[in-house]
Order: sequence, then C-alpha cells, then structure tokens
Amino acid sequence: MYEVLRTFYEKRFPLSDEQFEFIRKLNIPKTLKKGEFLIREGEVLKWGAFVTRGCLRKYIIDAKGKEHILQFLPETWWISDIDSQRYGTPCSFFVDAIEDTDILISDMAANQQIMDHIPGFAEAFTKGLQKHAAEKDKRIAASLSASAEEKYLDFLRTYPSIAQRVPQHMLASYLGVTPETLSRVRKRQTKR
Amino acid sequence: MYEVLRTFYEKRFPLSDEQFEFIRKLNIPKTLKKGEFLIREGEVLKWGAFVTRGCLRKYIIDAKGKEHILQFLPETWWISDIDSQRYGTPCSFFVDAIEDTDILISDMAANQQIMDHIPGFAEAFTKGLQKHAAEKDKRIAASLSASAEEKYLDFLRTYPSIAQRVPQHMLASYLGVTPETLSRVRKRQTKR
DNA sequence: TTTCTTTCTTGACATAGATCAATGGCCACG
DNA sequence: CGTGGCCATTGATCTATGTCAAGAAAGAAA
Repeated sequence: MYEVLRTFYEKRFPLSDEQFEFIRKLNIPKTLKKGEFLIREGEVLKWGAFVTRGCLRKYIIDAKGKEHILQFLPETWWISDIDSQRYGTPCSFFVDAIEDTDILISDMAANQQIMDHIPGFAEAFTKGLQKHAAEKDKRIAASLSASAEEKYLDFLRTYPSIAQRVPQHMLASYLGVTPETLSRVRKRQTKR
Repeated sequence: MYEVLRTFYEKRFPLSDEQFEFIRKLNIPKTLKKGEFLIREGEVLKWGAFVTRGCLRKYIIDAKGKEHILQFLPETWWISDIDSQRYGTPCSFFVDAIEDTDILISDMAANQQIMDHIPGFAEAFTKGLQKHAAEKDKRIAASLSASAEEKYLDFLRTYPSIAQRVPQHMLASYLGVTPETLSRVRKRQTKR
C-alpha cells in the first residue's frame, strides 16, 4: 500500500528511493472494515491518515440528529484536523469507512520531520489544504443557491469516480437532498 | 484605532506596553469608504487586515453571476487568505466595505515576527483559524438542510450584533434566501 | 425641505423538492 | 437456494420558498 503514497508524492515533487524510505518509516499502515469508525466526534486527533485503498466518509450530526456528509475520501485523499492535532481541541465530526479501507497514519511529529527533510513536501501539503479551503467556499455558495440537478451535475463533473462508487443515499446526503429527489434527478438525466 | 487591537489581544494573552509597541509598529492603518474594495478576485494577497471600526463583507460571484456573501467582518475580525499569502495563488473572493471602515494591515513577515516575539500570539491566532474552519463545516450542514427560519434564528443567536447592522438584503444573500423570504420570516418572528 | 433612489414589505401565483406510501430489486446470510 | 432487510424507484400529495409586481418606507442627495 505504500506504492500509492509514493506515486501520489511523485506526481508533486521528485523523490529518491532513499527519501521515500524515510517517509515510509514514518507512516503506519492500518486497515478498516466497512462500517468501522476512524474518528468520532469529541475525540482529540493526534495524527492524520492517507487513504491508499477504499473510501471513507466525513460527516457531522446536526442538532436535529440528522447526518450530513461533508466529504468523501477515496484513495490518495488525506484526512486530519490540523487544529485538533496542534491544540488538542476535540474534533467536531465523525469519519467511518464505507468500503474496506487501507490507510497510512502519521502523527504531527512525523509530518514535521518529513517537511524538514523532503524539499517540496511542505509546499505540496499546503497546496492541498488551500485547494480544500477554496472548495469549501464554493460548496457553501452552491448549497445556498444551486438546484438539486445543478449540484448533482457539478458533483459528477468534479468527482466523477466518487459518484460511481458511493451508495446513492449517501450522495444524496452530501448534496443535501432526499434520496427520492436524487433518484428523480438521475432519471431525468439519463433520458438525455 | 490601535486600542481596539490591544483590547482584542489582551483578552487572549497578557501584553506589556513594550510588547504592544512592538506589534503596533508592524500594523499599518488604513481607512475604507463605504463601498470601497479591499480585495478583488484574482488578486494575490500579501497581507492580512484586522478590522477596528466598521464592517466588511467577503463574497464570491458564482458561474451565473450571482453574488453570495460568505462572511461579514465587523470590528475585531480578521481577513486574509493564508494560502494566497504563502504561495502567491490568486484569491477567489471579493471583500468590500459596507460601512466606513478602519483596518490595520500587516504582512506575513510582520506576523511571523509577532509570533516569534509574543508568547501566546501564535496559539491565539491559530485558535481563531480553527474556530473559523469548524464554523464553515457547520454552515455547510445548515445550508444543506435548515429552513430559512432556522438559518435566520441561528444567525441571530450566533451573531446578534451583526444582524442589527447589515442591510437586510445582504443578510438574505448570506443566508441563501431571497429578500422577500427574509422579510416574511422576520414578520412571522415579531408576531411572537 | 423636496426629490430621487434604493430597500423593504406585501400579495398572488408558480414550482422544486419534501414527505408519505407502495413496489420491486438485490444482496447477505442462514 | 430461499428469505429478510436494505436500497432504489415511482407516484401522489403538500409545503416552503422563489418569482413577479406593486406600493411604502427610508436614506441620500440636492
């Protein structure tokens, strides 16, 4: 499973065998069965996880007890809560596996070491964070004004591979519509 | 206007006259007339701004040309785009003044100096960032499922002072409803 | 003050999407 | 293999909110 990590990095910056070996040692593999939790609300995170196989979902439960999926995390995605790590504040969301999933876990200290030793890593890492923040702004805007159909098509465009593998009712939760509505949107869509 | 900044900091960590003087020198005051822009989409940010008087708004314009207010920033709020600063990526939003507004501007280098010299600053700063990130997640969830009334009441609870000072049509834009709907929600509300 | 413009309110109507309910498909598991 | 339980689909309503239009109120300008 380290190969996935390596390929991912090599797309972003050059990496010698030796350097990768350095990174490899700092990442601990773990496997989650479908349905297993990785993070529960209220826990304090001391690490981050990189997905090498399978798919996770991040969600919160609102005041009415309703679940809202904030993010899907298939291979090569990264989950953590930087602030929970740095300041020990409990995190506000759940993460569980929607398929059997392999991850690589590394803590803050490890990350710091990698940043110090591998040129390009820090930049690539923060580029990822930045992209994610901008996506969040876009998502807020879309959820405020886009129709169910627009949100669905936009999701297809942005994450075509995710759309195919997650169960429909979860996609509905992500989009903020009922499963029935999503079903109808898709029906209309195939007619064209 | 530096007094606002000082009071703000002193709520978060102890600060001697000397220390504050150090900070003061690194913050450059600026005044914006109502309607004036602080940041335009596509610009590269090299600084952050702290509001000492007045109110700013941050918004984006979507593919259909519609405006979406992402955030209001009254006194003691902070605006920047960390990633734009660090990596020179253009930012994706606009910021303008909805009242005559005084701000204090400091660039990355200044911030770094302050972090290095003032114990407690770095922590307070990042705590702010973290709170903001969690708010964003909550906002996504709310915009996906809450009714106009719930979103409005929630805004009142969370930002009571902002609700009173921003024009209603802007609040409507923030909440993702039409001005008409907001007007009706408020009418129903006052009846109770 | 008077006038002009922008914002807010109110009503009538249209519609997207929620809700409720029933059906059929599809796995997983005995 | 059945069979029980989840999931997707479809139809029939219901409702919140958008849209369009007109008038009132409130600021800004002069």
